[in-house]
Amino acid sequence: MPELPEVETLKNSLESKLIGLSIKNVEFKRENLRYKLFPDLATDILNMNILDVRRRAKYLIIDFANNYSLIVHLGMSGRFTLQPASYEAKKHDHVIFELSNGSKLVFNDTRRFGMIYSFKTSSLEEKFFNNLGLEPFSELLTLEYLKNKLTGRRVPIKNLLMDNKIIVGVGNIYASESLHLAKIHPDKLGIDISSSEIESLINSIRVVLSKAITAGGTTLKDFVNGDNKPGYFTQQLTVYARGGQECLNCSSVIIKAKHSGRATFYCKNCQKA
DNA sequence: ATATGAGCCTGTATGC
DNA sequence: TGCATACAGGCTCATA
Repeated sequence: MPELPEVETLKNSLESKLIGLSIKNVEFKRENLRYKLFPDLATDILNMNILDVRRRAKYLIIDFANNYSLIVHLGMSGRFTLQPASYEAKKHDHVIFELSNGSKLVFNDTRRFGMIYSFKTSSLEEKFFNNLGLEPFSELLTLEYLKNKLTGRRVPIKNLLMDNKIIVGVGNIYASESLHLAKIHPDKLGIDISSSEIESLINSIRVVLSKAITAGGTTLKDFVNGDNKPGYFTQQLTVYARGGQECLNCSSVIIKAKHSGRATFYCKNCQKA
């Protein structure tokens, strides 16, 4: 489900409500998600003040006063929501945190591609972030950087956009949306992308992601923020999930294609190969 | 090194 | 109705 705007939205919805609280109890409903090392998690972070809630790539991170952090990835179908004290566990609730104010923080993930774990804050970098590319809003994301990454790559730009070793946070929805805004055909190979197209692409990624964050993310099916609210960028999608409909720019028919098994949407009139 | 494909899971929608 | 297939916001690993 969640790409950068959804995780950012989740962060925004949780931070003011979590900072200053602590976790009184952890209930595990299942031992194995993508990483099956839960038991330590409880002892690491119990009764420690929450200092910060932040995002890196598509990871949500909660920092505790003892220099441990909870790191959460929502995979495709994950939800991480605040619930009242009276909340009763539902299907696919995997971990339930009881907070110091009585409310509950619930990790639910139908497909179980997500993960949740705790580590020393200082070890997150080498454990999870070492091989990640740049944040889309980083000043380091420049024409030179991206040009260097695309040089010699005989891979469709759509796949390269989704490559976390180059840029993080852009998933299947926002890859199609960014390419449409930049007027670049998704099949165009990295090696064939011009400098002006790269500049346009960087700008488009930032515009699309910013608007999506403002709208609270995109909800196709599963996504809700920490307050159980869906995202409204769905109504602003220009190509994604609009196969067969008219392009909002030029009225051509939106094409649905496939890259590495993932659906891609584009306008073959606006986006020249 | 780079490129492709399978696999991890469950739920839902579609077609026969 | 039943059953089989395809597909869904991600990521990692094994194979060419």
